[in-house]
Amino acid sequence: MAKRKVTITDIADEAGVSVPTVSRVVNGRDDVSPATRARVEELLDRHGYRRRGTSGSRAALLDLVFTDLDSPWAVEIIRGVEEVAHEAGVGTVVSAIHDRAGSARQWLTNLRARASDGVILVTSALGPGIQDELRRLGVPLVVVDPAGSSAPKEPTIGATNWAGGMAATEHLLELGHRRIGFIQGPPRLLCSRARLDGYRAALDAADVPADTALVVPGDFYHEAGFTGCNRLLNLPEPPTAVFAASDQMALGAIEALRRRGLRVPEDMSVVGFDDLPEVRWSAPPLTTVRQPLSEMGRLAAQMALDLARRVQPASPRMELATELVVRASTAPPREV
Amino acid sequence: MAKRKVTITDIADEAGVSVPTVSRVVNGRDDVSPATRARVEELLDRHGYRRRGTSGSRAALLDLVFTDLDSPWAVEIIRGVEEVAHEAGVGTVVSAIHDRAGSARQWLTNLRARASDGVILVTSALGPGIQDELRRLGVPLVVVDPAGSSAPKEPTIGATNWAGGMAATEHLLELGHRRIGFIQGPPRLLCSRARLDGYRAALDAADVPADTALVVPGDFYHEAGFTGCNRLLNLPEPPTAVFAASDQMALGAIEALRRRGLRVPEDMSVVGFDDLPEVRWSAPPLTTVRQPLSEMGRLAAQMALDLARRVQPASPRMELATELVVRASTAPPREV
DNA sequence: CTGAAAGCGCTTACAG
DNA sequence: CTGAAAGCGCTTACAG
Repeated sequence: MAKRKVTITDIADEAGVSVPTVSRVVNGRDDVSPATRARVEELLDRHGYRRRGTSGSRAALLDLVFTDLDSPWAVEIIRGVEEVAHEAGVGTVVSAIHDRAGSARQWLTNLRARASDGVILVTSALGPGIQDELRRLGVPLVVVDPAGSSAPKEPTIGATNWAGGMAATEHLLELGHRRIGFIQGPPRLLCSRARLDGYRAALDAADVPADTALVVPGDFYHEAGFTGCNRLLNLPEPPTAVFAASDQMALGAIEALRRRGLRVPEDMSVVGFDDLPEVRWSAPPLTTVRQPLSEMGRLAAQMALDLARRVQPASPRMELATELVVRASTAPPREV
Repeated sequence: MAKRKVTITDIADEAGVSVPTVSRVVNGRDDVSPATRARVEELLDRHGYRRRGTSGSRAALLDLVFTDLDSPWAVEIIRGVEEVAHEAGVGTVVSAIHDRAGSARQWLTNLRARASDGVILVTSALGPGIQDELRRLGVPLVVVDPAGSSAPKEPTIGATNWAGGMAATEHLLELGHRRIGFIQGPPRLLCSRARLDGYRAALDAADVPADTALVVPGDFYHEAGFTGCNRLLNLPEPPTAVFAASDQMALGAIEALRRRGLRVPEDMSVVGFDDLPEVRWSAPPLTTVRQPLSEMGRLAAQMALDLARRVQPASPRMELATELVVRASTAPPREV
C-alpha cells in the first residue's frame, strides 16, 4: 500500500531541479519562478510528499475532523478519541471543516506539515478529492457515522441505528400508541435513513399502517424538532407520540408542546436518539435511544492507531449496539 | 528569554555520553542503563530539550488543555480556539488531564515531541511544576478562567463574572424576589467566587439581608444543582428564586422542582450562568447570564499565537462582558 | 531565480 | 550497554 516514502531528493530528480529548489517550494518561499513552483508542487501533491525531518518518528498525532463543532454530540466523540490517544501518548488534533473547500485544503496542508498519523472523519466531512489525497499520503482514515454509500472503501464505525429506531418505536407501540410521528435526520446520512427504516419496520411488524404524513423532515438540530413537532400537531389527526431522530430535536419538540400548553408525557410522548448526557436532566428526563458516542470515538481512535502501525483491524466495518433508555417522557396515550 | 535551542549534542556533552546514547533516551529505547538514562533525562528536562528535526518550522500546533472533557461548555471553547487556529493554518490539539499527575507528564512529553507552539489552559488544569516546565520550554501559556491566585504570571482570559452575578441577582430583585437562593461553583475557581460576590453585592445594594443558609455548595454539574435545590427547598423558609452559578446546575435545579410538582417560573424562578446553546431549549427556556465562551476561546487562541510570534498582547489580563439573557424561567414571586 | 557546497540534527547499523 | 562511523533528509549561506 505505502510505497517507499518520497523525499525531496526524489522530487528534485523527477522535476529536474536541485534539492534546495524543492526545499524552497515546500517551505513556501517566494523566490521560485511560478513555472518551477507549479511543476514541483504538482509532483509534491502527486507523490503525497510529507516532511520527515530526519527519520521515522512514532505515531504522535491523530486528526479528528468534524463538519461543525456545534453540538454536545461532538464533545462525546472527542472525549472517546482523546482518551485512547492520550493513553497511547498521541495528541488529538480537532478540526471543523465547515463544508468549505478552502477550509479542507487549509487543513490538509497543515496535516501534511504536522505529519499526522491518522484521520478520523465524523460523518464524512470531506469531499472525495480530499479523501483520495489522504490515500496518496498514506494516512489511514477511519469514518465515524458515514454519510455516503453503504460500502465505502474506508473502515467505518457506526451504531446500530436501525435496531435503535426499531426499539424506540416498539416501546411506543407497547405503550399503546398507534399514531407515532417521526422527525427525520438529514437524509444524506446513512444513520438517518437507518433510523427511519427501523421506525417503519417496527410499525410494519405491529401491523400499524404507515402514514406518510407522520414523517416530517429534520436535520438533527433543536429548531427542526420544534418546527417538525408543530407540523405534526397541525395535522388533521395528530399523533399521540413523537419519535425524534436526535435528542436535540426531541428537546425542540418538547418546547413546541410546552408552548401549546401540552404536557409531556401526559398529552404526548416524546422519544429521542443519542442519549446526550444532558437529557437525563431535561424536563421531563428524556426517554431515548442510547448511542455509545464516546465508545465509538474510542474504537475509531484505536482503529486509526492500529492502521498507522500497519495492523489490520479485525473488521473494517463495525456497529456498536444502541440501547433504549426509558425515562419520563413516554407514557400510554390519553385515549387508552 | 529563549536562549539558543538545545540539541542532543549539547546534552551529550554535558552528560558525558555520546550523541547516539542521548538519541536512544529521547526515543525511549530500552537499551540504556538506568543510571545513564536518569542522568540524561534529568538534563533533557532541565534544558527543556525539544526535537527539532532539522530546522525551525513555522507555528503549526496549539494545545488546548482541559481538566475534563465532560461538558457542553468545553465544546464552545474548542470551537472558538479552533476557528482562530484554523484560519492561521494551525492545528488545535485537545487534551484532558483529569488531574492525574501522570497524565500531565504524558501530555507534556507528547507536547515536546510535537513542538507545540502555544498552550491554552482552561481553568488551570496543570500543577505549578508543569507550568514551570512549560516556561523553560519557552512555550507560551494562556489561561482561560484561571483557578488560583488573582495575580498569575501568565496572561489570562476570563469573563466579567462579578458583574454577571450581580446582573442575575438584580433581575430577580427587580421581579420582587427577596429570598434568593444561590448554588455555588467550585470554590477553588476564581470565577465561582466572583459570581458569588456579585450575588452578594446586589443583595447588599438592595438592602436585602444576606442569609447564609441560602447559599449552598455546588460544582457546576447537574447533580449539584439538583441536590442544592432540594436543600434550599427543605429550608424552614425556602427561597422564591434560585440563582445557579452554572446552566447545568440550573437544569438540575429545575428537575428537582419538577419532581416536587413545583412549576418554573410560577412557583419558583431559576437563573443560570453560561448560556449554553441548549438552554434556549430547556423547559422552560432558561433565563441566564451569557458568557461568551467561544469568544473567550478565540481571544485565547489569538493571544497564544501572538505570544508564539513574540508579539506582546495588548493586555495580559482580559475579561469579556457577560450579559443577562431573560427567557422564560423567571417571573415575579407568588406572594407579590 | 537557481544550484554546488557545506553543514545541522538526528538515527542507524555495527562492533565491542 | 555504549560509542565511532556513516548516512539521511533537509536547510543555509553563497555565488552567479
